[in-house]
Amino acid sequence: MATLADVAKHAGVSASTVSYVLSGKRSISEQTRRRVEQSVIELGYHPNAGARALAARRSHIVALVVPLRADVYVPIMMEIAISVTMAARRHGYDVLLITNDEGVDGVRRVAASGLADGVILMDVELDDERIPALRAQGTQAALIGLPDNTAGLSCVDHDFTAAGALCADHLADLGHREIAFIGYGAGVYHRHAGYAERTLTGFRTRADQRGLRFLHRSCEGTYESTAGTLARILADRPDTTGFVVQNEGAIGPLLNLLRGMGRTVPEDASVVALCPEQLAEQYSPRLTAVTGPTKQLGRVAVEQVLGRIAAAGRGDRPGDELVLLTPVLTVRESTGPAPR
Amino acid sequence: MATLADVAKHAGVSASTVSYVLSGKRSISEQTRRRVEQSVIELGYHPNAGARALAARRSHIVALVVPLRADVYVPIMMEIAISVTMAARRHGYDVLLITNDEGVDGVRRVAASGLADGVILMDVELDDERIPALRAQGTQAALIGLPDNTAGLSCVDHDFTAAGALCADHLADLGHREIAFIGYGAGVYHRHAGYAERTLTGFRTRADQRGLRFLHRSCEGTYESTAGTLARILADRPDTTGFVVQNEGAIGPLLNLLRGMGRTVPEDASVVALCPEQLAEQYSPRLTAVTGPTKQLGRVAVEQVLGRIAAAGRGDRPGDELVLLTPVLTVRESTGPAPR
DNA sequence: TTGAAGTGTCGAAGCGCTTGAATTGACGGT
DNA sequence: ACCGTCAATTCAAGCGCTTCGACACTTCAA
Repeated sequence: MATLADVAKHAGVSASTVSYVLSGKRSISEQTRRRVEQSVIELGYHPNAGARALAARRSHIVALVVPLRADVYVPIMMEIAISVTMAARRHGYDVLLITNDEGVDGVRRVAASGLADGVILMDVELDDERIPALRAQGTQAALIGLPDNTAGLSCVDHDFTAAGALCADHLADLGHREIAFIGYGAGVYHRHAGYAERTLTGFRTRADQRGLRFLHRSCEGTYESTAGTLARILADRPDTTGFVVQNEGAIGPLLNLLRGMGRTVPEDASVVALCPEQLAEQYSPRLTAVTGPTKQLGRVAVEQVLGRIAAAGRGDRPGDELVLLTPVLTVRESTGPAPR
Repeated sequence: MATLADVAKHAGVSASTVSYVLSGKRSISEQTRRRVEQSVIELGYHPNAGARALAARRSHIVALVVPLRADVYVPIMMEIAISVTMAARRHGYDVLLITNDEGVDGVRRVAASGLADGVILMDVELDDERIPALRAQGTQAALIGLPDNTAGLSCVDHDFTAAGALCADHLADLGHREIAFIGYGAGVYHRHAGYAERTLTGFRTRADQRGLRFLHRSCEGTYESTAGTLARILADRPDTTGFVVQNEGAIGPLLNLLRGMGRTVPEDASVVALCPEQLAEQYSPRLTAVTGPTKQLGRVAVEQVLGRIAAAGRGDRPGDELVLLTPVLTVRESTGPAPR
């Protein structure tokens, strides 16, 4: 395996010159640069990652901590993981996968050993136990999700409040007046996953502004649970014509149940889902849905950590940053004008 | 950040002694070991990954190459990725995520730079272009999936042939005589993904042995495509009572369509799916399904690469290894005795 | 009593790269 | 002719760890 020294010899220059050609940190004459680049190619040289990390005190790796919980829609996690990886590559970084069963120690280990220059945390909870650890260690990080205290942190998340509001607006625009909001099961709210509450708040606020009557019911996402929830909703508010479904698991059952009781979507009832496009397209009828730009989540998180790493490298104190990505409502076949 | 030297000073021993305590590569007196371990804890010492990799010529990282294709069921990929990561950790290894858009170069890069000691390839195709690259570079690898030529390679995959046979046996046991096999769209077969063919072969062989009449029809997995496929099946073989569904995308549509035409599952028709448990549980009725042990796929792959890395480290030539994991058929609610 | 064979520890030489300081010319201004 | 300036290059000192060989000391068989 060729080393820097081999390249230097081959090109007839010193090792440091080769290093500078590769890093671009000092000016190099056109001639020398070309000779060196030629040698690099001829020898098939790849800088040794360990040596580079040791000398430069920078591994060019960020760690991505993925949750193991089953209640998150898995394809989305994968999409984030992939967008993180691709974004990182564009900046010359690689991504180390850390599962959350290592817990706080995983982050500590990877940061303290210099294996990773920074960390991206997915599925951050409101009072996430990993955050104090980050602060204590001075580890550079970007969080996907919003904790309650974001001071000194870089965070990115979907704007769930806006998502909730979009649902309310859409149904109001179509003339619906009685809406049911089918939320998550108690577990999700207990876990302090802020997104559930923020969506609800956004919806509630806008619904009030638009003069909608609505009902919020939590739902576990199973068939049975959805059946129960729907029954209670229709018992309490028989005139409900609009449904907002936050829990992806409840979508299929809800559609089946409505069909089963003879209510046609969208003629008799409109359904708006809060879910990835992929899912929305999968049902019949295809669902009008509010979707956040998942790939950007990964991209922004990468830019945030790398920004912080660069700042810390310059000796600056990295500032906070809070990015909320605007969701989009796509009208498909599951919503229509309210029946009279 | 504490270094080896700091620990040595703190414990009153030489740096090499600390190193040997940590690696266990030479015998150390009980007393010294304890003093060193104490110092490690007190100083919060974490060995520097770069330095270790440089000196030992081993990064303790394996790269996992994940496909970007959308036609693979994503949660399974995630499950594999996670089981790989956890298995690797158990052996003191970390996992680097590589997306397949880097193609062959990604593998080359991480191996040549010493970033990773080995590579795990997911979604291997029959004549995968990455395999010659591995051979040329002498990169240690484990493949998840079966290429056509496995000489000198370590591979692990589900035993799809057995999976197909299980389906045939189950339906035959229940007395079904006319079976339809709903396969993948042409794209999957063209891509030379061996699993599609192996499953079909396993089914076909066993079906013949058991005296079943069957029909194989490919299907894209969309609602429309499934409707067309089903219509053709019932036109050709109106007495079909058993369905084997290989394409996960066709499951939901098939169930809906059967319901729509008044055929009750499992009274009028039995459906066996080839899919993850998670998916099988999600439908109503819950599906009798053949499922491979996904987590083991990751675990075995890790053991294979690490085994090869260790062998190469000892100077041995790592041998081939081919592991096929036995799938399991779980009876749920979608299959029953054939109607007379 | 002596040598051979362990045990436990240390010293020092790297591993392949980065980077601050030093060096060498070339050029332009005075 | 001289000096300061600047661009291009080289030197050399690490970065923090592993590991080979050496060394001192025990132990035990001959």
